[in-house]
Amino acid sequence: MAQNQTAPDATRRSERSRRAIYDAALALVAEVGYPKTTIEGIASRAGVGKQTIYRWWPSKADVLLEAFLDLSDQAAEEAARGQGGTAGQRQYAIPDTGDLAADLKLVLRATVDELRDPAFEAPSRALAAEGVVNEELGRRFVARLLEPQLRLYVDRLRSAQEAGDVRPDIDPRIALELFVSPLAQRWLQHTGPIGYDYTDTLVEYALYGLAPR
Amino acid sequence: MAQNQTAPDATRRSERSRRAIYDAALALVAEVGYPKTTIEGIASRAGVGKQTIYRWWPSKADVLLEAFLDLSDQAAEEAARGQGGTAGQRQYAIPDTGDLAADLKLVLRATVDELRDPAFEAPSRALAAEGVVNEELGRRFVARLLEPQLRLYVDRLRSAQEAGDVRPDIDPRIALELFVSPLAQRWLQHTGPIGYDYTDTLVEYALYGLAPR
Amino acid sequence: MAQNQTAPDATRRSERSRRAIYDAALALVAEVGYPKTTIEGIASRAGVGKQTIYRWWPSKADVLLEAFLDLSDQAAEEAARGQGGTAGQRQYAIPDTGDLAADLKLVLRATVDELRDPAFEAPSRALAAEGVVNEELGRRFVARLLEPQLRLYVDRLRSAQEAGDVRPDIDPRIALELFVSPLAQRWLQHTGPIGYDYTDTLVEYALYGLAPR
Amino acid sequence: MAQNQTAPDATRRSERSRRAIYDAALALVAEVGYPKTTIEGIASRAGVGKQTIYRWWPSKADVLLEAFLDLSDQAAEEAARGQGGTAGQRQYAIPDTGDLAADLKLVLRATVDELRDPAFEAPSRALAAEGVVNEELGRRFVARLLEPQLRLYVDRLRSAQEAGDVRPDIDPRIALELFVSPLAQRWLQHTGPIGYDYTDTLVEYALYGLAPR
DNA sequence: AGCTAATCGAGACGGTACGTCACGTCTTTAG
DNA sequence: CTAAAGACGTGACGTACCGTCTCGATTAGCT
Repeated sequence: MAQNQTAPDATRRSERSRRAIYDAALALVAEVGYPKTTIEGIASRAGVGKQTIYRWWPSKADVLLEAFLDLSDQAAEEAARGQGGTAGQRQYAIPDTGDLAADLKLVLRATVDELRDPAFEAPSRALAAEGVVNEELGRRFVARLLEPQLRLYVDRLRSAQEAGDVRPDIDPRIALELFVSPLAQRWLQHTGPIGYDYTDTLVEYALYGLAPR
Repeated sequence: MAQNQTAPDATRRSERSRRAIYDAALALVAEVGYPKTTIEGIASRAGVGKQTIYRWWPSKADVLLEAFLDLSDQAAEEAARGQGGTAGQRQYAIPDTGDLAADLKLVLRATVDELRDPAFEAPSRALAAEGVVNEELGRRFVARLLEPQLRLYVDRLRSAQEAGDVRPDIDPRIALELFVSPLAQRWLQHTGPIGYDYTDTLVEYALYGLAPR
Repeated sequence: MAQNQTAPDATRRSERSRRAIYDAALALVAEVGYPKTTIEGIASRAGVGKQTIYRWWPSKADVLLEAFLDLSDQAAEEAARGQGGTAGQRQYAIPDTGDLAADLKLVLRATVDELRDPAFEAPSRALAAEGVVNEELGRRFVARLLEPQLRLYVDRLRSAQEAGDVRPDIDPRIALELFVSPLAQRWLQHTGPIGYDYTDTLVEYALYGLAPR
Repeated sequence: MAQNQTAPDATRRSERSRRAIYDAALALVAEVGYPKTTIEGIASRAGVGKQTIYRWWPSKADVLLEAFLDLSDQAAEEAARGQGGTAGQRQYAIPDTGDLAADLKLVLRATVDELRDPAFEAPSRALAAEGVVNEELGRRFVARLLEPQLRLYVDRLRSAQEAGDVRPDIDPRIALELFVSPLAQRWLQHTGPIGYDYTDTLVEYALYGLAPR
């Protein structure tokens, strides 16, 4: 995918270096933060020449994005193995017990846990920040990481519409933002504390509205 | 106010330089983007020594934050002069016509316009991005710029509660996020298009809920 | 003497500051060396504003030159008081016992001692070095410090000529260099060790020549 | 050879850059003087990154010392080629015609010419001045440039001793200073004019002594 | 199985910006 | 009017990384 002018031969690429670069990049971002993570630092930590990085990635952000995607895939695969799910698919589905509110609260609580996992925090914040300012990378970040997750909410909401638990004229892609975006913003911008009661409240407000019924 | 180790004498500070630095910082961020905006660039554009910047601000982000706050204050003052309002207060209130939905839609449409104003876009994106990764600066950004605006929604929602248009058990600080955060996230993360119909929809969904009434 | 464009009024000059500046300059040169001695450092150590230095001296080298002259004058005055000599005259004469070789050896041994005095070493090296590269200052250094001393040798040699101990066709100003310059060069350029036996040897060689008699 | 803390690989060193740096350094010292010659100036004039200088030399003085040594080597090699002498040896010998006085006068006259050559004057003054104040560099300057030349005088004087033209108890290393150091001091410290008659006089005085024979 | 061409680790290179230091000028307040 | 204090524009310092480049030494795919 990412290829520079003289198209290196991907078949001869060193898998060992790629892994070492991912590990070094994630470790450095976690340890010293994104801005102090440098290509030279990644290279020396990975025991790799700088050119090996420049050959395969156009920028620091791209290295980190791929490293993070790789990490997510691994995590998903492990989770899948634990659940007996099919490997290769990042995520499966939001549970559908028939109780929409309960199902959403459950998933959002899991999201809260993930957002607090320090292994994910540093790189995902770094990528999110880069995406705010670098639209091209931002879109890739969203397409590869965010949207796949949001699609699960769309699916669950559609199923709820079929079950008559959500108004049929509602656009699920917008609807999900009522409870997902507030959490996202509090996390991204430190505009407020994040907790289970908070996400539970969001689900309540979103489902039943602010106006008296 | 902002004083570093050896406390420069703020009374001797050059107002001329401060203004020139603000102008240069905002112009450069708009022209070449935040990462390519350098302290040296700001200094040379402002016709100022680098040390004059380092004397008064600890980092590029802080320069830009103050420059942006200053810009906002100026804009507010102008708006106030136009309206005959009191200077010094950034904003006054969300209109209260009695029709909560209409009032919120109006304000959100104005926010959409502001988010699209190129003079505001570059610096506010840059600051938001920096705030994602730099919690300390993020909190200042939120406290000085975001919260004052959100407080207006709290006020309007409380008034709506008194009028019986919003359930009394609702927490307004959380409620406002149902329509504000989705817009913020779409803008920040490029997760979707921004438009009047979108914000109108958000208000509808938030007020009347996703579940059938 | 040294006056800049708008001729400050020397009658109102602060004697206290002048002394403090001399002391600070000499102390700093001795402690950190000439290149790391800065005008700002002298000013702050002397408890004096920078402008007070710039008002009265054109450069760091000039400050040091005057400071050093002042120091020499003081030392000379003390020595004179000790000897019952007349104050105000920097030096008096080389002894004239009738034995030219002995007299010269004695004075050169005293010079060796002076060259090794750490209080004189740092500033005089600094001034000499500056003078090598800065002809104008070099000439002043020579005129004010070196030549007065050399004149004493001229006098003693002339007296020796009258006594028939030195050939009458010899130019004393050049003759003195035969024993003074080797010592000077060894000290300045570290081209060899300096000691009593060395200067004694120089006197012998110079008086009686290298060729067999 | 010269290696700092993290020892750059000298085999990968760019010869082109080294030469360009020497040329730029010598040119700048000649044009604007040593104190106004800056590392940045040398780098930009040589079309070289600053780091390339800092990688190989610890200071401005060291750059200039090597540049000057290189220049001397080149000059010597050219002279050798012209004379059919052996390359690699900077100088060969003081002529030995049997007339010591004449031989010394000849060489000293050549030295006078060299001291007046503007191409040599600026850098050698700068290095000498630096050496006065920086003992470590001074010693290197002397060892690499001065001593090799002085050794030639030692050789010639020893040969004169064998021929009976110089007293056998004379130390040649000290003897040579009688005529070399006065010239050096006049040049270094501007203590007097330099000319052929002056050096001729020095040789006469030194050989036959100041005292009547 | 050996050849050969690409990738690899390494790091020197020309650059740009960093944050600091000192320069010499200028302005302010106190005596 | 001088002095202490120190902010200012300027410019060099020495360092850190950038992205490009060149150098043997593997190393993997083709003959």
